[in-house]
Amino acid sequence: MAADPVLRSPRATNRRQDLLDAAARLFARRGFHATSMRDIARAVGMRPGSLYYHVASKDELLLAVYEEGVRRIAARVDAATGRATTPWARLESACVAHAEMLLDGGDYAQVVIRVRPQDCPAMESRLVALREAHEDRFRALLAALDLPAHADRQALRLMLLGALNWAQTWYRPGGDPPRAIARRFLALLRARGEEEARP
Amino acid sequence: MAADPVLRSPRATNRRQDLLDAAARLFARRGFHATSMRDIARAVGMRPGSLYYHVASKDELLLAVYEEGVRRIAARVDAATGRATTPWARLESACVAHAEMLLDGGDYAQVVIRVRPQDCPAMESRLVALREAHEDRFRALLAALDLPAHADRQALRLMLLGALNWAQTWYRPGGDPPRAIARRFLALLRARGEEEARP
Amino acid sequence: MAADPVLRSPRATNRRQDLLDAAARLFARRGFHATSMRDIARAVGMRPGSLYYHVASKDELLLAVYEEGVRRIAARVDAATGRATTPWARLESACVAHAEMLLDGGDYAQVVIRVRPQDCPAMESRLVALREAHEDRFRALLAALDLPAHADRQALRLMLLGALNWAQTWYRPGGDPPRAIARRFLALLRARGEEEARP
Amino acid sequence: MAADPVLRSPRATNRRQDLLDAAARLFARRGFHATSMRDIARAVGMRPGSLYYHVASKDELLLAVYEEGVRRIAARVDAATGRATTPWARLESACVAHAEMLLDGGDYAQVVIRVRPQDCPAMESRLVALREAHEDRFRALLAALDLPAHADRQALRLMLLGALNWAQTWYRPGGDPPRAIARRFLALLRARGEEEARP
DNA sequence: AATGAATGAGGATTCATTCAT
DNA sequence: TATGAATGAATCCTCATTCAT
Repeated sequence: MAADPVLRSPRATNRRQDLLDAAARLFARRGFHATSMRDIARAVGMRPGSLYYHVASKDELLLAVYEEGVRRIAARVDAATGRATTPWARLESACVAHAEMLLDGGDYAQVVIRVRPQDCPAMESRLVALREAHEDRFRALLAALDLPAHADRQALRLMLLGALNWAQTWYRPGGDPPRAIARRFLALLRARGEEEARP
Repeated sequence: MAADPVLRSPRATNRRQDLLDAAARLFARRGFHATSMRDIARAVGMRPGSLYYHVASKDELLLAVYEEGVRRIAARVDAATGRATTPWARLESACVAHAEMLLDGGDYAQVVIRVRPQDCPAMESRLVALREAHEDRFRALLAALDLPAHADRQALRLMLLGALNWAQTWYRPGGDPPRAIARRFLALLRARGEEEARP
Repeated sequence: MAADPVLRSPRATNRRQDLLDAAARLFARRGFHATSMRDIARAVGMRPGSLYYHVASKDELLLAVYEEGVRRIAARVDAATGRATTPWARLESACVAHAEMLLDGGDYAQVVIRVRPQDCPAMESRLVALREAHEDRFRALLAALDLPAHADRQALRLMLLGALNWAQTWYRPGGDPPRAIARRFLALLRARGEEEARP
Repeated sequence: MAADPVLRSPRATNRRQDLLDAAARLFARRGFHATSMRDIARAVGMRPGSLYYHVASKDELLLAVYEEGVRRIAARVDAATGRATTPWARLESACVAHAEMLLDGGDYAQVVIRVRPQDCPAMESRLVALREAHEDRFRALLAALDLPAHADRQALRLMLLGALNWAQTWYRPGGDPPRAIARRFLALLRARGEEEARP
């Protein structure tokens, strides 16, 4: 029974994982403030007090979900950019991956966009840092673009990511798939970029 | 100013307004759930129970703020579009007005973007209707644009408004002014639109 | 306008009367605790604070309604007994009048039965006294009955009035009319009484 | 008694019971509306919020008390009728049991008579059903009586139970015991019943 | 690894009432 | 006569959290 400590631990790990899953699901759907620890406990079939065996606080739970969310988006974005060859193709792949994650890619990723760092003052700086870390990828991708010197890469990034992130507000599964949305948004910007890039 | 006691409204009139102002301020800064009636009461120097003389409920308070917010944005946008002549100029004016309102144009306007209708289930449909009423203005402005038949006006609108709305997330006063942001965003899209519009 | 003080006062009197009427209605339907001063104010189209111009407190309001209720029941009962000739006929008339009042005879009368003196500790003794004053009539009517010496008049009274008062619990307009109920109840007791009264 | 620590349930088990007991006591003495959750909490030595670990709401608390009350009255009535042999004896036993319970048989039973279903709109239908279930016993007992065809069993029941229930209003311990009251009331009705039953 | 029980602070809201006007 | 505005206490209930077991 209590034999192999290697085999026994997964169970423990899974409980915390269940918990993060449930929290991610609820944070993504209702937001941080509208989700109570009771809700989360109910979702995993635990008593509210039991959560604290696995998790230090609601804030820490959000942080953990956020971290996992950023990790997952980043993984997908990195994988996607890795497969592409030209800078523009890499940017497009990244946008598609980003859109897919935040619109349809699971609760963790959605939390990163849905929950504002200020919703949790105690964790604000860390959540901001996590968001930033993700955006840095896009900074890099845009830097790699062969644009004219005067091109405003920051505006490009803010517009692109802003439009995509805001899509969480109006996106409903069943309509255009996230990848189509991402491509269309990028196409709207790209014309000018390319045109200016090689006259 | 404080001259005529007859003309000076009995201060009474202002109390509900004070209340809406405080609510708008807090909803805009912290969000709906993170703002308590106590907070609002404290902000206007009342006891919590006294709020209910002026307002039926927290939900109704949000609705009132939302309505006023939409009214104010709409007024500015309408005024701005009225002064412009060409369709593109009108769209630009509208974007500038929209951006100025939601980034720097007072708490009411900011609430409309900051607070999600789903944050208040009891009022959700009405809040959605208010948002929609505002977006219809942009639908009309885009419809008036002389674009090629195949142009995706919906994508244009979603990208433009999404990027602007999301700016609430990163905008800090002191940097580029809202009008500059709006113009830059529109410019990024406009090239392609115009280019396709007259080849 | 402010001419005849005799003609002017009715208006004032009426307002207090309106207030008592509304209070009686609500106390009768919902009970004392379930009726708020706001409810009463709304029912008469006043602002809550305005009630206190006419009435000292909710407790005093109940007392006033109770007094009027007892007055009205008593008037009807007295009128009814006055018309009857034999002791048994008088008792029957009284029971019918009592039943008609408390089941269908207006809100004031119903309050006397519906609201318990203990519901309003501050007025308890006075409300009890009012109830007692009414019951004294029945004590007298039963005393007048030509019953054998050993007959338990108190039990008779408690049973008769108890059954009638409790009828408020199950009576619904449209079924047997109150007078029928009263007569039937009395008939169930009378057989024995008469039989013992003259062998 | 307080011997075996293993058999002594961990006190935990009793807490909900303590709570129901306190609620029953207060509901019986003051009524539903006049009893606050604070009152109940104070009575069991808890903070108000702690009640909600054991109980979902004040309404649910009333329902639970009501259910237990009906259960207790029913048990006593059933036991009593079981020991009697003739229909009239059974009815008498039932009346005695009913009277003993609602006048002196503990708070639970008293709540069933004291608190009106309409006092708690959310539970009204369920409370009514519980009351009805109890009254059905009396319907059955009266149906078993050997009365003439034209006898009004419903009136008999309403009068008997009404008079007994109303006794809660005037009964004070120390006077005639409940069983005497019940017997006297029944005797007042019985003469006629028997007389008509066998001429 | 989890639970049963509780807590204290706070959630929105309602209450009877007061009082200057 | 009445009201507009407010108050303080109380309403039911939920919150994140603690802790002995």
